Amino acid sequence: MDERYNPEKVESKWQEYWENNHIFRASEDKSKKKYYLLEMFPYPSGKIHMGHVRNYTIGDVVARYKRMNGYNVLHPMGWDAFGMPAENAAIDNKTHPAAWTYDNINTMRNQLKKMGFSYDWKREIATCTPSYYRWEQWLFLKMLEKDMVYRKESYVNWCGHCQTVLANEQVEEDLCWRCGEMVQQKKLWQWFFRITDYAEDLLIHCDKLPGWPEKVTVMQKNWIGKSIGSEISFKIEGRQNDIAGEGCINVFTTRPDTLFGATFMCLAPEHPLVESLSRGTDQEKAVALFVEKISRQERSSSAIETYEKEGVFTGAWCINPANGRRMPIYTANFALMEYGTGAVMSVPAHDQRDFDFAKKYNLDIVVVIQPDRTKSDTNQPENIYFDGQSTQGALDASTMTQAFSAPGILVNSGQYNGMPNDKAMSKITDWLEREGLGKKTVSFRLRDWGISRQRYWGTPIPVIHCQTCGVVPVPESDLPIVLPEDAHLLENGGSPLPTLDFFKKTDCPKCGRTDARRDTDTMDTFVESSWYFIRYCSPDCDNAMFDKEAVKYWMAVDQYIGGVEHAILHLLYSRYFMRVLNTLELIDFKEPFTNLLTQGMVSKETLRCPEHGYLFPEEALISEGKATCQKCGSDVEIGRVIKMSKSKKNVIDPNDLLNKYGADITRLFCLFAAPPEKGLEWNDDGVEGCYRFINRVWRLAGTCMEMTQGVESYTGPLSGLLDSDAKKLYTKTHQTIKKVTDDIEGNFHFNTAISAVMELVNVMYSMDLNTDQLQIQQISPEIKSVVAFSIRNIILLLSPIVPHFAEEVWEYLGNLNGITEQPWPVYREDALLTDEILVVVQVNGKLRSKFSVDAKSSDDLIRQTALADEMVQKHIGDQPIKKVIVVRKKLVNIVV
RNA sequence: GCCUGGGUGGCGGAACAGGUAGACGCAAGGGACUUAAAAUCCCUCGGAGCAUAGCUCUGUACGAGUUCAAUUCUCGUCCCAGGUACCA
Repeated sequence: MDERYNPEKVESKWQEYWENNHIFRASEDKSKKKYYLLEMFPYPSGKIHMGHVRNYTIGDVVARYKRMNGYNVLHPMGWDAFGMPAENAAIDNKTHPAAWTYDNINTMRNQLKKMGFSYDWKREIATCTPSYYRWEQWLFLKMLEKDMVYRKESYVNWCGHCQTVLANEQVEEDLCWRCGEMVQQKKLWQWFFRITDYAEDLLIHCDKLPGWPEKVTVMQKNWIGKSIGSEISFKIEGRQNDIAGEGCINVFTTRPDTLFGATFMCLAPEHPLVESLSRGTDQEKAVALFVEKISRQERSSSAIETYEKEGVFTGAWCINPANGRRMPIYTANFALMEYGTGAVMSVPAHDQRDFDFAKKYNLDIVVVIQPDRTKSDTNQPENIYFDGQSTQGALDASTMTQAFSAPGILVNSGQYNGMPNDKAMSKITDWLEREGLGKKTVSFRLRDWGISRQRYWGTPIPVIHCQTCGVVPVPESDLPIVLPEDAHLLENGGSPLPTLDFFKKTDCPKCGRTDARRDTDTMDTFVESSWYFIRYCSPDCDNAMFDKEAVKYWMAVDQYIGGVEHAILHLLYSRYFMRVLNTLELIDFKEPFTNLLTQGMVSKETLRCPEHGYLFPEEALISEGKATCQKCGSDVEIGRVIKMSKSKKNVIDPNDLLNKYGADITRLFCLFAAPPEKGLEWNDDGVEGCYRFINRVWRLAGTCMEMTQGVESYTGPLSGLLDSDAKKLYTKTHQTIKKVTDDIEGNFHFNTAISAVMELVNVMYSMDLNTDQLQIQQISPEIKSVVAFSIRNIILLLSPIVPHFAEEVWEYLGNLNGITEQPWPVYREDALLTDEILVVVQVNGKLRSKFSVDAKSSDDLIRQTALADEMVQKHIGDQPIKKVIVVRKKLVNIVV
């Protein structure tokens, strides 16, 4: 045995062993319980970074742990290979997205292999291969057949200078990231998946995912955003009611109880009525200018929500159906065309946004709900709605300083006066329904999924546009529509597909017209990642999207592990896709992931040079909180600490660690640093400690091997041992087995599992074990057999975490079969308990003393011992004892 | 802005279900071994105070509250991160 653990030698040895013996190949075996373990596949951005290493290490430990627990484990890996960065890299480096992508895949595959992950590499997939995306195209056609896809006009970010569409990420403060030109909004015809058809189902099942973190299902629920309310029609003044719906404005509101307080109306700037309402009024120009201004603004919800609320009077009025009040119609930037009906009835007295808007534009405020003073609302701080002048404690529109949105009693509401608002809600809706002015409706915040991308590096959308036949699906027999690889990315970032006649020009499959045009848009890359996990079950299946039997055996994914940043989009889209496949009767389940672990982000500060833009950490010199650029010497701006990403270059390449310490220590360190769900600001200061620990175990194994030669390890009951040291070590070992098992089973807290093993190792070191032959002879056979048991279990417990190291030590200890094939250790209940327990004593809640007692002591004895304690007596003094609380076998609190 | 998390020593973190705050490790300081260094081993290590073998006070972002007892529960505030529909 070498003096130290030598990763270079040992790790390649075992990696070869696993590969040559196909240890991690998975196949359907109905006699065994299956376990599908999946980590989110990476985008091949260049090299793996610490976020990947952390994610995949966590997954690998679980995979190996489950294997040791007797499961038939499927643990695949692949590449989310389409996407925008390949295009940007192609432009920057004058290469081809495909070449860049495949290069990266090769690099990253090698890196992953060096980490010793237990993947079944035979199942590797890359989504940019026609053999993969042809089934995505096939599914698109199926969905088109069933009207699950449709086309509509929608906006994209457009740079007039670059003549190209920009992703939200490419828009920086309303400007194009390439040329700095002001970004416009442009309307295009685009494809949408009808995910909203499944809104209710996706929502309901959020509560039927017990294996998901609650925070994720809560986020999804809020994202879907179901709200129950009413749709109400407001007549437009001076228009006939019956002009094809043009005579009314329909609003969606969750507060029909406040209808009598609606004093103005707000329409989304894109609302079809805005233009016609203002036409011919003196507001026409102002409205046109406003609409134009808004159309230039970014459309992401984070941008929209942070713009100052503003609007313009359209010059037209509508009538409140409840009280006949004339209400000015505004168009306002906070009314969203995508939500509800694109129109909002504004009730300034009871909605804060409306209140602010009314104050800004001097619009009427009418109070229609008064707080119910008979109920003491303890949650409301006193008087926040009152300015002190209204002595009756009633809201007064002229003096109120914020909207009142809490429950209360209706006023100024005709026949509904005096009614509690929750009751009024349904009463008013009933009345509207009877009058034909409204109805109860449900609205969702979730929008249909726009999948068209005006990009090159993606899955071509398999439809043809014909002047005679319109949109014609590509016949199934023509699939795949292969993305032409002899294309050059345009300097401006635009897609070359529309310029490639050989791709674009085609015959209409329906009427044969020779001037038909292929759709040159590609699909959102989230589409590929919405079903890759099902493809892994039968990656080579070439006559169907997947092999039904294989899918039946492996799906659903038992444990999915990935970054919390995917909590909404990717995970929701995947759930949606399974519903689509279910509806198409291709699968018989709806939920893809039974258990989910969302890993916290690995983050690091960004570095930005005024000359060279974002810098990699190694491109800057940092000292004393200041950074300078290695290339030009400029002062570098040290930015916020954010998740590692290639585009911001705040990535740590694990290669340095890997070269210096090897895979196992890198793995150990990643796990030891923090529990998986927690974010991690990168810092490799602790790695030395992991290195030391591994070598401590290495030396310990050597010592134990020499002193326990020919000794059977003890596995019997605790009562079979006499020596107190042997007993202690035996108990500690069983406690450690339990702790490590519970930490992995419970919530994957490997950091505390590792700590527990460290404690056990420390105990063994403190036992003065050694290799001196004379002294070995003096050590009792009992201790030797427990030591043999302990070291064996230490290696087993560590084996999923540091598998190369464990294999090597395992072999050294004289075992013939690889440790990956060993069963996970089991602890003995009878060996967990110690004879003595520690009781702490508090006086008035403050710790004053502690003592050990026999574990079998009664509460009463513990109470007496505590009261008799010298320190305790001192603190009680002559004060009378009010109460003594005894927490069983743990604590006594004496209240005086 | 909105939704979801998080905030504990110099640092990463621990604390089962309200019951000893700081396990385990890093860094730092001191010591042993060594010609020396590395490696290894041992000790100290939240802050403050004092009559300093020890004891007392204080301390889990901040401010209130519930409780015999709060890092843990409730309310409010601040800060940080993730998502916000074309980054993946």
